[in-house]
Amino acid sequence: MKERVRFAPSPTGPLHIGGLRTALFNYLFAKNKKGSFILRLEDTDRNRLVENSDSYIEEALKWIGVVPEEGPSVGGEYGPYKQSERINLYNEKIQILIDSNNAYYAFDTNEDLSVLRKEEEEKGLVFKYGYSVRGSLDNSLSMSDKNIKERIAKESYVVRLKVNPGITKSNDLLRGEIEVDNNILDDKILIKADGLPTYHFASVVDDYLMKITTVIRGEEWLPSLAIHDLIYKAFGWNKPSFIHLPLILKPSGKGKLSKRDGLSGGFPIFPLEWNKEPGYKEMGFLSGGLINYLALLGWNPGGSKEIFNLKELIKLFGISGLQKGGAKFDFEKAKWTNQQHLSKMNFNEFDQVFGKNTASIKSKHPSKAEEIFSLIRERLKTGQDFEKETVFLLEGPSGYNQKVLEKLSRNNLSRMIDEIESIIKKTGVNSLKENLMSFAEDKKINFGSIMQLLRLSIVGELSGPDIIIAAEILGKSVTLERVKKINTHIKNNLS
RNA sequence: GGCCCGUUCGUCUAUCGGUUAGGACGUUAGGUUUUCAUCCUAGAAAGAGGGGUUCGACUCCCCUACGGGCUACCA
Repeated sequence: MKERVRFAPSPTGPLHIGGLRTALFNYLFAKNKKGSFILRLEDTDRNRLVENSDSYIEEALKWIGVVPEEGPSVGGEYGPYKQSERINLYNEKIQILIDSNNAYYAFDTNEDLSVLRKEEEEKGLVFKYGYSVRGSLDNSLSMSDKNIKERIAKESYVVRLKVNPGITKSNDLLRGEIEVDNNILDDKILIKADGLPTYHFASVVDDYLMKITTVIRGEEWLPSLAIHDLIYKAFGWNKPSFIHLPLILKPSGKGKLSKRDGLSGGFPIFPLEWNKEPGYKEMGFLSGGLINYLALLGWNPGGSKEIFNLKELIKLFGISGLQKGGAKFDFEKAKWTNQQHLSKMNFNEFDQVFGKNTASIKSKHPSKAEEIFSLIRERLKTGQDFEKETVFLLEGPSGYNQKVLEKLSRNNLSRMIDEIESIIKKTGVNSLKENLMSFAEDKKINFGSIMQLLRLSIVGELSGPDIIIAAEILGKSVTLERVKKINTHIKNNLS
């Protein structure tokens, strides 16, 4: 049978990297088995809807190359793919459950229930709307049909699942059989007072109607698996298989990764920009780098290879490589993974993705962009680093690292810089290294110090790419200008 | 509190009863390099604890501890 899996986010905000990974795993699983990957928007909570988050989700998936065959914007045989457009389906299905006495109307108000909750809480217990108490509550279980009709006509009500005593055995492909005593379950609300279904009901109905074969979702759903099983059972439907993925945890501290962790942790939490907050894309990540890192968080193919593209991931993916325990997010490793992908690109490829970052260099050094790229390519962890690494090719240093200057001043700094200046004046920047070397030898000066001084004059700092090549790129006049400038600085400040 | 799931270096992980417990990120030292980075070499670094089962346990079982999740008319 052809595998059909779905990713079913709710559009209550931008997708974060946890959700992105769930989508990715669904996709890898489906494609590995030549199956279908479906996107479904679970927008049944009208209060939490966030504008544009539905399109954000689709954009983000598109960026990482995880594109659904069926979904809200592509359509498909089993649509609509937005739950808010499927209300009639849920109404139809809930009636089946009510008629078969597997679900019932409940008229208890929020106020009634919160009083009961408080009472239980004071006794150190937790209130549960379940089979042991429902007989004494305000619901249709003990009402006449006529009475029910009258009340649902003029009152607001919810529909609850009727959970009976017993043990529910569920199965998770990763964790095996999970047993739950029904007495800890409550009669979950299936249809809310606003007429819309809850997650539990809508997802079961949709997974069934959309012929989903394997449900792959986050571990936070594991506790409600029994409820979902009970709903399938009430309908007499065949269940799909279930896989509950381990959660992505905060890098430091405790708990699952949440949308707020990005700001405090200094790393992006969203794939794409949201409300001016840059995402991975804007930070200079390749989508291939991101998904490579994310794929290896909670899954691995064995072996020591760690760098894969999407195609390779699809080929290798399987549930036997899935991890059960949660995994802490590690931004350092994410950057390293990205760097590995970046290092495989040539300038044209890089430029196509990071044209924004290369723009200033291209306009200032139009014929040398490629050379500049090869000069700094291995230093790039993100696309943004291109700008950081090349600023000195756009403008001279605004100041000099004082500590380094002081250290260098143990030599005869003034003479050294005079000599560098005159060498460049005489011979330019070609064979600069050789000329400086013979100068160092003649005067018995440490060659390293000379190079450091040259670097300082050009960059202002001691870090950066090969300084000889950099000087060649800048050319004689610019290099000389910068050397002169630091010379003045030295004469004025250190006598 | 209750229920469920989990637990190998700081972090991500390999191991599917017999290994000097391997790799990667990070980290430390050395080398290459004019510097930072890259690259190369080396090092430190782990089976939560206690009971079983077994000739033998990181691996299977139980208990404890710890971590995580859920406990809404949110998903």
